[in-house]
Amino acid sequence: MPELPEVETVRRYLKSKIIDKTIIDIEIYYSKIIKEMNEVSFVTTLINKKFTKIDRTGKYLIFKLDEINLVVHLRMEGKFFYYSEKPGPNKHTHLIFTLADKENQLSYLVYNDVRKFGTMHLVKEAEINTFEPLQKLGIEPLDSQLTADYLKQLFKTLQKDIKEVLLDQTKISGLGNIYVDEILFAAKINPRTKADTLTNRQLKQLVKNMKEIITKAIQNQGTTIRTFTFSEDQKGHNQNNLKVYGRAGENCMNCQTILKKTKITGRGTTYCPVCQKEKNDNCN
DNA sequence: CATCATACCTGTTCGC
DNA sequence: TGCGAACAGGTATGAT
Repeated sequence: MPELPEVETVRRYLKSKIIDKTIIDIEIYYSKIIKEMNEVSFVTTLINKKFTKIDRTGKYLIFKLDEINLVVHLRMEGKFFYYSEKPGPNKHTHLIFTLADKENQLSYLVYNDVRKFGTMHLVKEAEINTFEPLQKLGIEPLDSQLTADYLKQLFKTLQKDIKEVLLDQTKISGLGNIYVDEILFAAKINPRTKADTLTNRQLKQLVKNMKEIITKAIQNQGTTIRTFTFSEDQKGHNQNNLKVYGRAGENCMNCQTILKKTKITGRGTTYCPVCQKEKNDNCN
């Protein structure tokens, strides 16, 4: 489900709720979420640890506790809910953390995940900088070092569709299917354009639109198309800004042409065949 | 190596 | 209305 803006929204929300609270109990209902570790050591490692900070890298949430990091990827449907009263678990509830604050007031951090794709890793503080899933991530879209020149270098040898390249987390981290379609539409770049053929003008436009769209989506607390919530009943409202994603068959907001949908490396891809026409496009 | 298909899961929507 | 197929904000893995 979530891309960078949604994960960042979750991070900011949870930060306001769980920092300085201590885990005093963990109930696990579906343990396959937890990687490289059995549930007993997961629980014993985390019990009596206090949340000190929450970071985000790409689409990963990194909960910092005393000398240990809980690294979480929400994948398609993972969600955290925070409650001050203990909720009854439903069929999609996989973990419940019971938290205590300084006054010993209890609260609950619940992990729900309909499709069970989400992952959790425990990583020691000393090893967090070499933890492979994080280490191999590419630059963040909002990093000031991400410029047209940077992309020029990055794309130089990539004879692949720009859509595929932008979705590759080892190149740029945090973009997903919604925002890639939106960014390519804004930059008027056909999703099948080979990355290494983009012109300087297109690269400049791409960088500008990427930063604008991601910044705005964070301000809007993410995009709720189907099921994204950053806690129970807390939805984003960036869906009102989408121009192509989910609008196949409707009119392009620029030129009124019917938006087309195709598939690129297995992912549904919506675009305007006129605004995003490939240069020298002789075929299909 | 690079690339592709398949796996991981469940729920919803679409087409006949 | 029913029923299977296709699809869904993602990524790791094994086969080719």
